[in-house]
Amino acid sequence: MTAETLLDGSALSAAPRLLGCLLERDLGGTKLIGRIVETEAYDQEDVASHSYRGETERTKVMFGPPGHLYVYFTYGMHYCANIVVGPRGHGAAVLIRALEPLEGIPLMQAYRHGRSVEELTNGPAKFTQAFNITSELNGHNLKISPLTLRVQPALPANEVVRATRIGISRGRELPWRFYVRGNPHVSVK
DNA sequence: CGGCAGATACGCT
DNA sequence: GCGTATCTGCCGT
Repeated sequence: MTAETLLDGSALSAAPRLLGCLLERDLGGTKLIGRIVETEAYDQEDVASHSYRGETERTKVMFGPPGHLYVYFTYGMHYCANIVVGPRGHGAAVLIRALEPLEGIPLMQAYRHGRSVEELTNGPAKFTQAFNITSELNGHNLKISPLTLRVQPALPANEVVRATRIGISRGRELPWRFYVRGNPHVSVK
């Protein structure tokens, strides 16, 4: 499946499909690679989504073309990264909640103040810290350096767990979180 | 390991 | 003002 086919669809269809795909970060000669193991879908028609109340200065990237990165700052200190999906004008994205580190682990540990491999990328703000992703990359096109998405074959259905989303108040009953069964880098099992 | 408080800036009401 | 798509350290079991 091409990235276009995957990202042109809804957040709910793209979120499980992004499991197993690779994120590659280029940092001055060093390459970081992680495998996506946990995602959440956010749609314009969803009270938990930043796009629910329409397009604003903060959320405009969500309403832009698919395949770009939506980065937001929260709790006064954390960045979270999403992959924008769906057509222009529709505010939808998939939150990347956790990765499995594959390459460049020493540099990830440097950005994460020496934490263990298990604690490097098992959370949305942990992964952005390990990959040095900040608001500078808000709106970035994921087809190009320094951050690219590499689509991989879909995982077998029995490896994908569907669950409720984390950290929200409204909309928490919707099972719009997906993660890789048994993977140690998932934030909440 | 589970629960809880604190950190700390910003968008939105 | 208030709540936040979170993380960490510290406490007790």
